[in-house]
Amino acid sequence: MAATFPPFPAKASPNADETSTPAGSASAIPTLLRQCRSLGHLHQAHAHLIKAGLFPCHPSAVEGLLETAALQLPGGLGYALEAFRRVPRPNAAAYNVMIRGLTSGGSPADALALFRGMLVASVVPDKYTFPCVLKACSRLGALEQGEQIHARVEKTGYALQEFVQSALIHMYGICGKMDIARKLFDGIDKKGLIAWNAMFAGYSKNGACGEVVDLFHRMLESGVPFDDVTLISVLPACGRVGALDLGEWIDGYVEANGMKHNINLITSLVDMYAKCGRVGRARSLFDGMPQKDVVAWSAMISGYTQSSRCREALALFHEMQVADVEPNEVTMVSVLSACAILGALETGKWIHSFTRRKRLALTVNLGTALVDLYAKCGCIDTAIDAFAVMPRKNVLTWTALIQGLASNGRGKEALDLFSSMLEAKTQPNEVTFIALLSACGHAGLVDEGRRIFASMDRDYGVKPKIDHYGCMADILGRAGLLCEAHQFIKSMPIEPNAIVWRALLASCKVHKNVEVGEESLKQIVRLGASHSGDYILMSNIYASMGRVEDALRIRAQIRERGTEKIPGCSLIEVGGVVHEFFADDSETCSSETDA
DNA sequence: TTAGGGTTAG
Repeated sequence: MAATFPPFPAKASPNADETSTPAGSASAIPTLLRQCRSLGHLHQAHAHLIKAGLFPCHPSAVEGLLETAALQLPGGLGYALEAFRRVPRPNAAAYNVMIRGLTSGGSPADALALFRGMLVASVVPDKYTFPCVLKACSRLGALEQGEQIHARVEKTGYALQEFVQSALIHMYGICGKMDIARKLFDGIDKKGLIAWNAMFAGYSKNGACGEVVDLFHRMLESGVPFDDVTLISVLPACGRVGALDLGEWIDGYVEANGMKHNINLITSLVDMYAKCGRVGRARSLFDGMPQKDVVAWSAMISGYTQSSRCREALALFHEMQVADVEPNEVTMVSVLSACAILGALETGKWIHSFTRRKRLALTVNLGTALVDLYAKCGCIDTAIDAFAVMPRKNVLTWTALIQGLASNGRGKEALDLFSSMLEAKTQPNEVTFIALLSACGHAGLVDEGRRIFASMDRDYGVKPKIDHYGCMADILGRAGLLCEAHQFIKSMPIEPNAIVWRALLASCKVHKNVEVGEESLKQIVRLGASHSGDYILMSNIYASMGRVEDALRIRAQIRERGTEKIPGCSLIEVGGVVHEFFADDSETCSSETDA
């Protein structure tokens, strides 16, 4: 265990300091309502309250009825709204119940409308109102309305109330304003669990995983007790930044404190271990789960896909169906990605029709996974069709198709698609430019390549990284501009890696240039990254120039040094079976992947 | 009566 972590704090026994349910209530109303198990029961109770003269004028009868209908009975929200309309002068508590019901019932916009109605009716919001309406703003991502509510909060005495502060932090974080959330958080003297958890939610939502991990270390230092929800927020961040030591510490804590019954928490551990490359540990935790819901299955399947263990991902999807757990579109995205990596077109097509049969929503992620599947399997026209029917697209969707066109030798169309992407006001990112530059390389579009490379930072604020320099060297080299490519590499502001030099070496083979080829190989060797393929390329360059002795000398060097030979490998699917081939080899492996 | 959470694609 890493020394920087404190020992596990003793966990308070559950409910130790919670007050028990309000005991000995004299009124019969709560008892009556508690017995309601259906809308039919509620209707009877409602009639009883009317007959007894308690509804709609007795506040606790009104609140009780609304709460039971809006929050406790499935499908009772409509009933609650109807009852609410019959209350002549609803008080703040009645509004609060309805605002909560609407927010949790999937109508946060209506919750905000009701809040405005509350203000129009001159009902004064109380300390319970603000967390409820702020939650509605979070759900909607409604920053502007959240800010207005914040201003109103400041005018009341509730700005220092813990739940209100935390709800504000959460709202700003979810709406992408982590700087404001952080300022509010830092301004709290005694930060409670809720405020910390709101911060974790905000950083997670904004993809700031490093911040989540740092903040959790600060929380441990501060001695504030955390809970299962804290850990559920922190674990995915550990996975994404590879903080395996912290993840293992949390695993130990969960074990030591008897928290294994929480399947959401175990799912987070499964995800963390899989993302940190510990797929075996992830699988044993997954296998030990007493119940597995769709999220748990999806986490394990994506764990396999992300670790390039695609056959196991498909096998697990099959097990999931046997276990009769309905997959959702998130599951299908991982399964499709596994098919794309394997080149398992038939299986992928089956998954595609499966998603239609199940009427799964064609979300951006699902649509992108389909585009990528067809493009990677060489069915570029089907990929274009899948792209065309998507109701919404994002930068990843466009990039997947640009990449697909590029690798299927349709570079010009890839560039045209980039123009359409800009017209659609979608900002390209790093990966988009890799796709574009590789399109130029494959299609021999040197000037376009130069133009795109120059525009990256200047027009789109995307700083070229080593991969982009590699693509550019490749474009120049493939076009036979070997000296320019060499100069380009030498003038790079970042140290060229072996991949960059190898691109140049390969071009020297095509265009028969010994001098630049020798220099490239020298650099690869200097970087300690050479393998037999590099020497073979060099040997072939000599041979193509008639320098047989040099060619043989290099071959001898390969044998002497025993330079590792990494066989090329490719996959092909025939009749739902994926066959794996290695270069210069007969087929070595095949397996069923049909789900 | 009030808060917070787990799986997804290039």
